Amino acid sequence: MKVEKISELTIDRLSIYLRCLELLSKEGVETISSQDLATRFNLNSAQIRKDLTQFGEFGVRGVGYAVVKLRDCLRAILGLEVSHNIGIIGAGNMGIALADYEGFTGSNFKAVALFDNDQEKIGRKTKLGIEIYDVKNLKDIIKEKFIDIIVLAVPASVIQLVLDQVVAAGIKGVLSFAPVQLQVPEDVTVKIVDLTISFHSLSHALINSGIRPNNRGVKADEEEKNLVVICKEQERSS
Amino acid sequence: MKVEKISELTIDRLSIYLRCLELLSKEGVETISSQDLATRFNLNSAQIRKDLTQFGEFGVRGVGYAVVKLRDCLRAILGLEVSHNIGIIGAGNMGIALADYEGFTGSNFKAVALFDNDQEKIGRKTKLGIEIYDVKNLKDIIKEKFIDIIVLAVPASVIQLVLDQVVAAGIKGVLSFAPVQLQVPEDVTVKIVDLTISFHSLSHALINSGIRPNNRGVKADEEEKNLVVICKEQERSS
DNA sequence: AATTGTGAATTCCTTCACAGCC
DNA sequence: GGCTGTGAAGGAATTCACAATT
Repeated sequence: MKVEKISELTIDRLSIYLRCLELLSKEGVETISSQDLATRFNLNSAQIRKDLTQFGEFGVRGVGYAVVKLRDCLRAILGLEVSHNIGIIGAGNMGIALADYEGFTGSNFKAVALFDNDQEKIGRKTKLGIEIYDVKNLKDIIKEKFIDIIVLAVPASVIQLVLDQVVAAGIKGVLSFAPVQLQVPEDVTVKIVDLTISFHSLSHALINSGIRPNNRGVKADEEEKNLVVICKEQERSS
Repeated sequence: MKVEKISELTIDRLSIYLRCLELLSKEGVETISSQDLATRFNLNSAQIRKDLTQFGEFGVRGVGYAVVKLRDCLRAILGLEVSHNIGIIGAGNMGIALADYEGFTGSNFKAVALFDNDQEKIGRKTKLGIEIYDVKNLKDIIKEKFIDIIVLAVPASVIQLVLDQVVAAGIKGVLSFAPVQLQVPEDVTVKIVDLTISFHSLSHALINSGIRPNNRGVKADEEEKNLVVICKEQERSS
């Protein structure tokens, strides 16, 4: 068996395919072709097939894919046959919102604990009843509650420090909301959700489509050119 | 002047470069080489130079880049010379957390309004004083408060409906937290922050590093193989 | 007839390596 | 000497197009 390295992009798409298959199976659809799946997103049918065949041959030529079977296979590939308990560090607005995040319901991800170092907050519970623990007890609570994923919702200034403790506690999967490069051992996976990049990217798109905030209406074609000119001028004047 | 299409990946990296330059300029560093920048993240110095030269020639051969100048150019390219007012639709946990998100402070993004259709919530304010408006008044408030970016923090079931109203109100930049494919006209940019994909991806990584939740310790090398076998067996048995 | 699985072609992105410049 | 800007090489991801299969 080939054990080709599987790309992150493929994994992300599997998640998207799975979402659609969950829907289809609820609708009672029994079989779907890669072409049908492809048109539901803006994807290429060959890409779907390529992605899937990296894990086995799930389809039937001339027929398509059995929805329920493929769904179960994707669940297995994505490690969703076991449930995951999530601990969230940082009981600020973001941490608490995530703890009670409705996106978890119906999935096998479950927020089970919040952590903070603010004595005011420790001992309190969220609306959905998730307790805030002292981050000093991180390691113990992780074991006690079988936490395998930690979400970091703490200020950027302390995040590496916190992460080191998380790693020391044996956690191998981390999701961070701070826009900061993080250092971890090779066997720990860190995903960063960087809202700053998303907003900057939106801002760039706005500028380039010629829409100024307040709708002052700058012409689109001229825009990128103008920017370069601004920069080139600055370059010369320095 | 060439008007080559600039890739999304490049734009995202510009945001990262900018973040570092903001830091460097605060530290009083006046000049930096692409090599120095590259080692600060795990990037290739040629990539940084390639990214930058798509917008002009900002560097000085033999010297490097002037930190403050490059910072200002990146700000201009990313459309950060004007400030952006953000409206958030959905005054649930997530929406409110975002409204008071500390990541905005010091940036020129500012949450200025929340929207909801729950009469209970309308008229209330967040801790930081951002008011919740009736989504019926969306268009008016957008104009009144010069909102140019809308964040969607509403349930997936109604998101396309809400988005249609947002587009009708003339908004060209949208950030969505719902894991759902969205339809918009060509001139509207939608960014999706898909936490489900992030968690699935983490889950996959955990499975593949041989770490089971609860640390039951499955051997790593065997894992992907096992999954395929599971799937192939299901395939045969169907 | 229809649809998968896949080598080949293509496109896109990254990295190398060096000419050009300060 | 040191560093940028860039053509060329290399690598990765996507798409095409068709043989294989039911």
